[in-house]
Amino acid sequence: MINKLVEGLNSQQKEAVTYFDSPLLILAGAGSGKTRVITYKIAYMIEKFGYEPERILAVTFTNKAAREMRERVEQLLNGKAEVFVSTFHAFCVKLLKSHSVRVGFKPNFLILDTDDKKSLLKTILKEINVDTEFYNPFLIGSMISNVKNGTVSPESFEYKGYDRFLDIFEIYDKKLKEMNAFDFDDLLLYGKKLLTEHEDIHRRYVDYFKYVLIDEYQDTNGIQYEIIKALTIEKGNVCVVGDEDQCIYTWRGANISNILNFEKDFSEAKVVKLEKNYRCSGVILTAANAVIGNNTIRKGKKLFTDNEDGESIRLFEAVNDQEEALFVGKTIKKLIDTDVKPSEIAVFYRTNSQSRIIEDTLRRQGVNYQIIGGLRFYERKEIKDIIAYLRVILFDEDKLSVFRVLNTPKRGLGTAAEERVKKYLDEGVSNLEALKKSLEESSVRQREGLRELIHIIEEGREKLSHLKPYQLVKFITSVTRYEDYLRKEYREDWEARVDNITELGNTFEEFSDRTGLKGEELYLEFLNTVTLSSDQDEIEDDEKVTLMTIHASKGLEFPVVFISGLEEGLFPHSRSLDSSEQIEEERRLFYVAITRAKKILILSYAKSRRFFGSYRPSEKSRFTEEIPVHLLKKVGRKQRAMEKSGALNAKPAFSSPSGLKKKKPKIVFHKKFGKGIVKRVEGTGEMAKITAYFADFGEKTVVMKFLKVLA
DNA sequence: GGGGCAAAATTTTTT
DNA sequence: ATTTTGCCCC
Repeated sequence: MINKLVEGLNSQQKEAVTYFDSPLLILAGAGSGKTRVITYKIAYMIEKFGYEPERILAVTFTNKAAREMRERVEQLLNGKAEVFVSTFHAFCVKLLKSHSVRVGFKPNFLILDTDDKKSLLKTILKEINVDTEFYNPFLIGSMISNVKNGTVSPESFEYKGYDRFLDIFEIYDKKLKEMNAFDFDDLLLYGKKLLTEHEDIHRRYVDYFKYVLIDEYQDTNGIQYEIIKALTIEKGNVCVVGDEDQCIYTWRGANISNILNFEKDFSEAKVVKLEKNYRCSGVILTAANAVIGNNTIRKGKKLFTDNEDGESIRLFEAVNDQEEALFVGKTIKKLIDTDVKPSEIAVFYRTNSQSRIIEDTLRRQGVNYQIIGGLRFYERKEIKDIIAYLRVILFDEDKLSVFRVLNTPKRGLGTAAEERVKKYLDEGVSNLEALKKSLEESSVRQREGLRELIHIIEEGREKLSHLKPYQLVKFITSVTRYEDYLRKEYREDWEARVDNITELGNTFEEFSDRTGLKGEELYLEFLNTVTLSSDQDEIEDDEKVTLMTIHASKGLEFPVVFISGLEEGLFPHSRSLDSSEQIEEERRLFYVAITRAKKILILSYAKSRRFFGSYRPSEKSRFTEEIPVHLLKKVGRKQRAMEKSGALNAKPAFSSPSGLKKKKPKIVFHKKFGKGIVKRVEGTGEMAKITAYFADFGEKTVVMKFLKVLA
């Protein structure tokens, strides 16, 4: 079976799939059939060599890519194949689950996200009493990250005047340890430690894995490289796949030199180049080649294609960001009229903040869209609150969540109570003990609040083992009267927030069904999965135009791609203007954006854009000049388009939410309730409240974003 | 301790 | 422009 499939590949692809004599580096250009090669290679090993799927490790960049890869291999093999596919972070979590004790952590550890990290640093900075203007928590956070990534030495910051940096770093790590918690970098760092400093563990995994594949190799950092090396250098059973021109995460520690080091460290490494592009039209590919040709930090390769030249690349100059958004919206509508499916269209931008205006316009024009990234579901306040409750119930050492939860909703535990709890926690006791100890010195009112919290934790802990996830969520919201709190604090959109919590319950239920886990193990897994979930993981495959940052577009492809905001200072971004290395990274980013497009590429920029409430003039990006002029077609501005559309006037009083047309019965679909007929619509956009009748559940009011519009 | 108001920050990309 | 934070007074 697989033999026959391999016959259909071009000679480079074929070689990449069937070569196993030494370590293999595949330099895969954009759209060169990389995913195909990797999945075939896995299938090939299973079928030809009889490797057990679970003993093949494939590392991908996102959880979604991992899931897809597993599915595609199973498709190829016509059956279940439990290939060990995961991200570096998830892989390290697995390692640490079994061996965390060896690096001084208990197995039921907690993972801190960027937000947790920031608030922890905030407390530390306050404690040691430094100027938080200079010692900005976010900045310190990224400094710590850089040190842990191995990008810089901790001492290097002292030269820059951060003479307390080492102290802060030390305290930070100490506190993490006390909480039995890892931050993102720690996962990799300690994962690496297990494999490099503990020979028995190292041996075990080296023996276990028959073969290791690494996707998106150009975006691995030093620590990840060490992990790869530890797992495979001995047997040379490794294949890494990457493209130096698509390295867009150096700011996160990604290191292009990993590509160079590979040939050095892995002796007799074989290099296969995939330079034939199957994705883009001739015009798009020529433009991409021309653009990336301006970079100097690259090995150099030139993609070619048999595809037709196709349409010229369109370039639109807008007066301002509003007109740009309007152009994008109108063009999308026209495309949809000519039978392009919404799901075939993507709009990219450099920064998340640009999404808003495009979103508004699409909504007003009734285009169905989805936004990837931005304020993610798990970053919403109400979700973080409930998660924090789950965390204090589960982790008695989670000192961050206990403060989040202490007085939310308000229960009379203000600064004074907080200080008291903090005092006890500093003595090294658990959350619950600290709360109990605080009881004594507290006022009547505070005591009441403390008792409530203690009750929630103790009761919750008891219920863990036998309650279903949504029941536990329900327990938390009802005992805290969380809905009342939302109603009071968020008068405008409290219902949407309540729905978000319901949705959390649903997601949790699904997770529970899918994994079959129970009790503490279930909660542990769920919370860690939530922390490691990425933007791309939420991409749905339905009939919606996709809006996202270029970073989030990595690895994807669309027939039609818009790249908006091509302005100096925005793209390339103003923070990248001071060095040529940074400009080159921006250019790679542009290259990634261009090469996502299969058929139609539409670029736009605005002569004036709003920043912080006021307009600022802008110039078109240098990158537009790097596209050969004969490939470009300037598309004219519609005369007085602004007036006609009414974009300059106030918003219309009522505009239907995305995708809902005004007449005809509208049928919607909900994950849990199934199909429903819309009765009422309140508000606009993804937060619009839709009341619909569902056959098995009766009338329900749901927020737009949880619904699919079927007709 | 909490409500109300003024000041300040926000916007680079993310596992 | 909008959202978050910080301060003051009850």
